Amino acid sequence: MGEAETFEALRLELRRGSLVLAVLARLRSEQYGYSLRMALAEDGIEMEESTLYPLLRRLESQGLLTSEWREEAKRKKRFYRLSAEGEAVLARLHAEWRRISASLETVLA
Amino acid sequence: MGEAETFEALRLELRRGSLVLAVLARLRSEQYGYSLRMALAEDGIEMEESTLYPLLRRLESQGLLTSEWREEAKRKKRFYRLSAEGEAVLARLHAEWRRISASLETVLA
DNA sequence: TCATACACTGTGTGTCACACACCATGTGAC
DNA sequence: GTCACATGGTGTGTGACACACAGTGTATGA
Repeated sequence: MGEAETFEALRLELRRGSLVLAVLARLRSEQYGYSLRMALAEDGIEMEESTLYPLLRRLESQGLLTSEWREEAKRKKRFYRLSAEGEAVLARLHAEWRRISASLETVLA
Repeated sequence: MGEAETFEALRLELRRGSLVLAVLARLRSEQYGYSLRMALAEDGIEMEESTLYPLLRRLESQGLLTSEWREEAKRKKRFYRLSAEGEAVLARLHAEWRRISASLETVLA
């Protein structure tokens, strides 16, 4: 594996954990999969649909999200939003992220 | 899985990608496994030996680290430090981390 | 008919944590 | 002096699990 591939693999790894946090945060207001993906991309967090959809289902099965299958603009879409438990977990994850972030700043300094 | 375990799993996931970055950064100056672990713990990044050692070997096999088996204080230790390629990758990862960090700040705001 | 919007699945690969194994050295109890 | 034990130090094997890739499929409007 060359340096480019090595870097790319590590980049993905680094980005990985932040996906959940970003998704949870965005779903404080209701969104459906596609619009969520677009919104996150605009903020600089891009992910494949094949990453996002399984993630949403996983988070829902963990009780952090609730979803509703609804029609809007003549299309059926699955709308997700944060559950109460999801809010609690998001708050804790946010705090944890601040901790990690601060630690990394120290090490990288 | 209760909320506590769910959070713990996500916390680990969030921390995951930062390990490589922290290790690479710390190895800008030479260290052996144990001292590296202690140093990182002091900065708030704790990891098991069974996580650290395989990680070190992996990074070395990717050419990002070099190691040397040396005796110090009557004990044989394996000393690691960043290779030139490692420095390059570290710089790029650092930049990428800043990007992700900024994106998360936006989403979390 | 072709692009875009939208949702989903199956599989492969790779990483981390847990539990464990192994050896060396210093130290205090007896 | 020797035995137990903590501490320092380096590893392995396995299982769980998450992401990315590639692909499937439907609906809509231009």
